[in-house]
Amino acid sequence: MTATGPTRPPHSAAGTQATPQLAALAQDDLVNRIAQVLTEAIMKGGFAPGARLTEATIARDLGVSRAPVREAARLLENRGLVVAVPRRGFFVRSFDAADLDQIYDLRMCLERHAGGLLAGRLTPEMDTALSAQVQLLHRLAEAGDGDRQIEEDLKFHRMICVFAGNRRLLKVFDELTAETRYGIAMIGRLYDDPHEIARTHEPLLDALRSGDATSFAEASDYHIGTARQRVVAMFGPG
Amino acid sequence: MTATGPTRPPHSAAGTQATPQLAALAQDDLVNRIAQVLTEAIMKGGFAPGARLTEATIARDLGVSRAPVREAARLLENRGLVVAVPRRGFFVRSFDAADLDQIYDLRMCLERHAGGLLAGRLTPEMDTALSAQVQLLHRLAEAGDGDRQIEEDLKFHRMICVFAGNRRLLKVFDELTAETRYGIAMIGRLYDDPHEIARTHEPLLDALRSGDATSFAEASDYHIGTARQRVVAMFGPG
DNA sequence: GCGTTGCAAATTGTCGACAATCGACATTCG
DNA sequence: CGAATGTCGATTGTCGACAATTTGCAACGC
Repeated sequence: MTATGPTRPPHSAAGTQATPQLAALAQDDLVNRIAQVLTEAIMKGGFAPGARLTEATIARDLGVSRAPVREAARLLENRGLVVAVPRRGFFVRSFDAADLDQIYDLRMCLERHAGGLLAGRLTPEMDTALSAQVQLLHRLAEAGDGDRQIEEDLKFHRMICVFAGNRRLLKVFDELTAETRYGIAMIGRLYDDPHEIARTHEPLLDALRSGDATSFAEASDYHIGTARQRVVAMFGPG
Repeated sequence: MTATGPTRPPHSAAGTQATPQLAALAQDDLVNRIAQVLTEAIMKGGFAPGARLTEATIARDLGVSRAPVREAARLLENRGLVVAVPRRGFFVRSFDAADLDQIYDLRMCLERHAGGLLAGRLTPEMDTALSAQVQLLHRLAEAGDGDRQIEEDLKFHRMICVFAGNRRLLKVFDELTAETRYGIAMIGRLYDDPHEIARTHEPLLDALRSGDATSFAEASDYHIGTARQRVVAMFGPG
């Protein structure tokens, strides 16, 4: 095994993607674009859960070769959208209620911890950012933009993880988010009062401001627990 | 986009690999073998942290083409052993003390949660298995097999996650374990009394038996917190 | 002397083709 | 008639080659 000498190591090691900085161009690699297309196709139901993703077919449809398609599929596998079966190919992941239940269970665990890390460390900047995000949720409720609200909702929770400062935790959170998003897409829509959704984020922010880890834990568990029950319940009927 | 009709979907969706059952043969794919080789090489220091993994070189050394090497590298990326930089290649991950600290922080969070899920649900079979594992740690301490003890130690903690029943949590735990293992390998050895190590697992088991989630949380946090401090401390100088 | 520019080697990204394997259908045997 | 077996088509696994990009070095100008 040839041990290549240490060539200028890339920045640290974290999971966060390189700061785009000036790279507004540097358009996504082919692989990323393919992954994007496939993701959207799956989300919009172009591929039914359990459907097989045939490399050659996709490659032909997109006008590329199989190699990048393969890599894109691997990417989706890591994001939990598809499952790879050795010698058989890639299949769109199918969730059952238990899967979603466990995902939410884990989210509960992670966010409680993130809140604990953040307790008593909330800077004015963080406070402002979180507060603005809640306001945004209210505005989106007013505007009736449900899809966007879901995204910004997830973003609020993500901000807590970011501010908590544990990059590894953030990475896991992001993975879970992708799955959550897909799970929700499978259900269709969570017919909830958007104003209610926006409102339920306020206790979380209040708890963070109080600096008491325990009260945040309670608020968070309740908040996520509610969503969990709703999602799992809706999943039963389909 | 051609929507391939649902071809008999593979089993559920879980992360757990198929039960080997009779598949003692069905030798690992080439990709897996390459990943194995690379992993060992990295662990044993054949590649320094930050070193570049040149696809062509590795492929030539192993007598295979670049394609499977690429896939193997992606695998290692997902396991956190290497970082992929677009257009630049794969680099052996380099940890800093903060990385390890965050990894242990997350482990603490996960295991506390796993213990909570398990509280009051510990079956006699689980009890027996965990107990046997602790005994094994004692025997390995006696035998002085440090490497093996580290493995079985991790396995004890993994068992708790398995018994907790959240497969998604288990998957994250496994990912973290891989990183932990690598981090420890980088340090070299944790010069600790192996008997002491074995002993510190008993309070965890006791807490599980008591069925009290809180007391397990305390015991677990202490247990992992100690390891965390030690590892992080050793990482500074080493 | 220092920073900039241009070239050349090395390396990754992508491609098309071949070989190995899997699933399904038709065939044969009990 | 049912079960096991052989064969065929489809699909993945692997390969070697070419194109695009990056890196390191050298020549050049300020």
